[in-house]
Amino acid sequence: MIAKVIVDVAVNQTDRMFDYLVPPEFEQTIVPGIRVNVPFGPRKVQGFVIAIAEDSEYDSSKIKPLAELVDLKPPLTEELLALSTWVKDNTLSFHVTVLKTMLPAAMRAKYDKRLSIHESLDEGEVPESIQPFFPETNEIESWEKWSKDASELDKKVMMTAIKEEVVLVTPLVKTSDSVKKQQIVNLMVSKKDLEKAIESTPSRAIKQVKLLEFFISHFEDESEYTLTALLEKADVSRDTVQSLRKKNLVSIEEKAIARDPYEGRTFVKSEPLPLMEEQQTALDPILDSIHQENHQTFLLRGVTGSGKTEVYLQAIDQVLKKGKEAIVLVPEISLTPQMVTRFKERFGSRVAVLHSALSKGEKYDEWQKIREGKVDVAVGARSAIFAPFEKLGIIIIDEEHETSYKQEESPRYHARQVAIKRGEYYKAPIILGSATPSLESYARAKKGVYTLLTMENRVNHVKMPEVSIIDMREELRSGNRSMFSESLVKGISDRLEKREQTVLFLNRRGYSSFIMCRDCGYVPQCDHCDISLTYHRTNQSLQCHYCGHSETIPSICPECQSDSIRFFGTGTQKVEEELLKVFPEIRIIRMDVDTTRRKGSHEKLLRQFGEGKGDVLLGTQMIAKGLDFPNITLVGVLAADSMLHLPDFRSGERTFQLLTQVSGRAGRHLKPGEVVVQTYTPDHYSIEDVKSHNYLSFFEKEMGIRKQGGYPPYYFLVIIHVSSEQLDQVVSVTEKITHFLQRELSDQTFVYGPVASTIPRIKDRYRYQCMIKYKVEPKLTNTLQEVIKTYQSETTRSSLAIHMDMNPYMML
DNA sequence: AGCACGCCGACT
DNA sequence: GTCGGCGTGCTC
Repeated sequence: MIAKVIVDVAVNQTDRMFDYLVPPEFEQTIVPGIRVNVPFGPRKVQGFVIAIAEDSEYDSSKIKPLAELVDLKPPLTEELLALSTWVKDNTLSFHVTVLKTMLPAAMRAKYDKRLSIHESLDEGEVPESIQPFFPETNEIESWEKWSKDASELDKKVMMTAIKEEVVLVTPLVKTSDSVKKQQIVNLMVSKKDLEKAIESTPSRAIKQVKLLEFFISHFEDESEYTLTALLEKADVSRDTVQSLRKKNLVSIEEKAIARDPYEGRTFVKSEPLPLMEEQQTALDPILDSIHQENHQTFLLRGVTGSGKTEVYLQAIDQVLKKGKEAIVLVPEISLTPQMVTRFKERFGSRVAVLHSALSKGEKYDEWQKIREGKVDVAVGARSAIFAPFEKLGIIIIDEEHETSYKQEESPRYHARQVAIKRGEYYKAPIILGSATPSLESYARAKKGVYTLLTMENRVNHVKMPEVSIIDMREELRSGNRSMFSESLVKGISDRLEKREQTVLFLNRRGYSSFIMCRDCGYVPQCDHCDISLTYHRTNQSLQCHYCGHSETIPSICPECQSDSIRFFGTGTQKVEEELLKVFPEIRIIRMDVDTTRRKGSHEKLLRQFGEGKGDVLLGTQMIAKGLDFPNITLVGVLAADSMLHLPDFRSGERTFQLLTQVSGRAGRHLKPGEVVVQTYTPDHYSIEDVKSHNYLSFFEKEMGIRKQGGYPPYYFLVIIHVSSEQLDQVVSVTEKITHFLQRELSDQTFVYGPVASTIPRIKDRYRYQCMIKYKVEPKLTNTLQEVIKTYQSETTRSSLAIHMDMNPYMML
């Protein structure tokens, strides 16, 4: 029996199946999806069994048997296995990379080596030089650990000993199973035997006697203790228990226990809420699709506050009643306790939550609950799309326009695409929900590829907030040089009086803080990347945003020796200072990367604000979503156009989405909301249409721009990134690739480039790119694969790297 | 990726 | 004369 294995070596040359002989003792257990450890050349690696075959095409004398099974049950289902192939083909990734991203981080293999003194050597024969390395045993269990705090000299000595075969190296593959384990102590003998044991225990072993007496006096109560509990109850030390174990009176075994990240929290069960007519109209076709088991993709466009979540909840409820399962994707940033609570309250312990604030181990446990069928709803960020359910009945993607659904590293998959693929397999509906759908999705809905569902009104007829656009040029002209417009100041003071709350949103992109010489205009740059250094106030340093390089702030300009080198840019700290100047008494809660770095501080700050401990919540992107407090009646956007001028064709779309999202934070309940948007380009449609809450108008205008520029959704894009330490190599390779693509691809396809990337150098690597625009291109995948193959040897031998991004979201 | 095999310069 | 540099090629 032969196992076809994808080995955990993510390079071109090994990105295919390798055949291994299945030893007879594994034949019963082995199935596709199981992980195995296999000999691979001189070392041992982990791999995924993709298929089982009777025999192999490969030279049978060269086929090695696989070493061991890592799993008894496959962590990946047949469906996910098939999906992995589809994802790798559609993202041009290595197969293992995809397989590994389908598993929780805790299940990824770790490689280490064990060192041991060669068995044939007698004690006297061990060279003195290495004796201190092996003080107790003849083994060093982990090379990794040992070499970490060994001196360079020690390492050299060890290497020599390895070479002389005095020390033997055994490669190890560990699945860092971060399963939380509990030591369980079991009594192995009868009461009588315990009494006998006391007699035979030397009287100086007081502790052992004490423990034995404890066991006797509690014999009827329990025969099994967790080690920690036992140590406490019997008041003995770990060693004492070990002594009894050596005498075979007790056994100690490790037992995996599941953590519950929400342990101790109680959730009040919630009942389905009565639906508004619009909600019901949206829900009905979804329910039909669930009952008829016909896969369909719905695009649910519902304005902020229209009650999309309730529609999701009731659709899921129906799915669960049919004995099926549901995946709900939420952007990481809005995976807040508020959101999780709503699902927990409705579905209780049947919900698993996967998000980045959980520890590796906690994520693993949540994942296991899904795999073992203990839950039937998974709520999580992007990677939760790979939740190993086997009876999927629905997939919901909330805020479907969010760019975080596209993974920015290999495999560069988009969760929406994967969702639809899984939906097809399970004949299950997909719901894409958003107040501001991506142009791609809305265009597909208009074409009838997706089914469009619309909710134009807020629940309970709450009015949409009043949005005023403030022209900051006008403010300047009338003599206001501060960063707050007159209306905003008036708005804030008004809220202070009424004891209502304000949210101030500063979009920091394009506004990074930097240092500039006022005399000659010199801006300190990173030595390794072509980018300005960012000013960090906390440790008074200049840091590179891309490579982490850090230097001190110069007191005089290195170019012109002038001393008027100053800090520029607008950060939340600056806004806070300015705001305090206007309102000395105001209580500000600031949320940005600096104040939310510590785990849980994000939630803490939000809770404080919710409890009314602040008048103003000031923050960046992270406050745009999920925030739902009844007392917020004013939202101020300080610089609405800061992202509008980024070199990205989606900048208009992002601006509209973000502004709409932020505006949606105001007046969600009884009190009416007001939004003040400050901008230097008040006439831009991305800003104007926010005022009128008119998605359709924005959509039409933006579509026009896309059509004109030949951008999605009219064309598909591929970006090929080429980087190397040698500039000449990058340029020539990118040029050759561009020409090759121009030659190979059809006439209706456009190939642009080569051009230097927006950041032409990062970490001393030069970066170039070329871009493909196409509508239909059957040869695309093959041609791109050919490019990878052509440069295969060059990428392994030199520093050259080629990355391909299908349907990119980041144009940088 | 690792790791071994294999062919040319500075050292015991 | 050997040790060791890293170029080349393979892993079932």
